[in-house]
Amino acid sequence: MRAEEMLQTLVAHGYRLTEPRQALLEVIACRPGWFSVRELSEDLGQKKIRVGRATIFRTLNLLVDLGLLERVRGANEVEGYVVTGAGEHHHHLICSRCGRVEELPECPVAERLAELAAERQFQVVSHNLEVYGVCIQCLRQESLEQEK
Amino acid sequence: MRAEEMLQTLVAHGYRLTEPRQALLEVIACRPGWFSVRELSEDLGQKKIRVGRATIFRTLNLLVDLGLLERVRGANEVEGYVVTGAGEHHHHLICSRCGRVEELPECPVAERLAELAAERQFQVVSHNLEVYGVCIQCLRQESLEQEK
DNA sequence: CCTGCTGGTGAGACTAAGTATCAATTGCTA
DNA sequence: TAGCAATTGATACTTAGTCTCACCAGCAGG
Ligand SMILES: [Mn+2]
Ligand SMILES: [Mn+2]
Ligand SMILES: [Zn+2]
Ligand SMILES: [Zn+2]
Repeated sequence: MRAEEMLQTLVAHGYRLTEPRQALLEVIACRPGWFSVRELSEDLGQKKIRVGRATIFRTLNLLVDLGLLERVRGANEVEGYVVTGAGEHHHHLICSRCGRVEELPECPVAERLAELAAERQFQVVSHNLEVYGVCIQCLRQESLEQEK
Repeated sequence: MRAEEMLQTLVAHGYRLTEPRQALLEVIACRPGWFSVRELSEDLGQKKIRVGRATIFRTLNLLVDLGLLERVRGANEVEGYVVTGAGEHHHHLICSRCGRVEELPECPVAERLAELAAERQFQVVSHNLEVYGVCIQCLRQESLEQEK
């Protein structure tokens, strides 16, 4: 999703189009997948953009609330974010090598979980699932390097 | 799992039976389910037991390594721990009301996930799943209160 | 039982995420 | 263009977690 579209969503929800928000969205949109707040800050530093800590977190929370971002724990157990496409319930394949994120077309839990929970009379409200591994691009690159 | 048994495991692995470790295990064993480091510290304060911050984290890490504890994110997005029974791959039903934790008898993801990942040529290495909701005890209590 | 070696401890400094406060600023609207 | 509310950023605070290093205490062997 491009920075432009995210800005439009902000406006559509009555939020102001401020300087820091534009800068942040610009940087976020460049990220190929999962990113931590630290990486975001580094990107900002690189581009010599100054945005206050508080504003970074405020904006991230805002974007999460609007469904433009999702909070996702990376492979390394570090907290981070991911640009989301759909607002609906879904899960991610997260590449531990490059951080790329793929969305699963369906929830692989739902069915079996409902049965298991029912057996134990547990009322499920929500769940989160994150899948870690290696994406096809990284796999290919790896095999190329091994051929050398 | 009782404090006694955990101590035995420590000893069996060549770790010393120190004062702080005993105190910590005592307090951990009392917890009915999920707990945060904060809660643990509060419990210690209550019982007027002094254990250094570093030692708390060291011990928690140790217990995680030995498979006696698991790191689990609570319903409120707060990081925490859970006393585990089995060392094998499994998941939890976490009660958002009381923090109690139930272990699922099987992984509700494995099968369907393997198929979905294969389709996209993503090599799955691991996944984590946590389920939040309301346990049977809390449901009962709730309905009792509503009758009043 | 004593003693030494070594594993373990705790104070304290440090990194980092995230929240709260509040005065100063800026986007927008009329 | 003026004014007001939304937004910002400096700053202080909370909590998780790591690291260092001088000191301490379990425990094995004499
Ligand atoms: Mn997504
Ligand atoms: Mn468990
Ligand atoms: Zn990859
Ligand atoms: Zn409960």
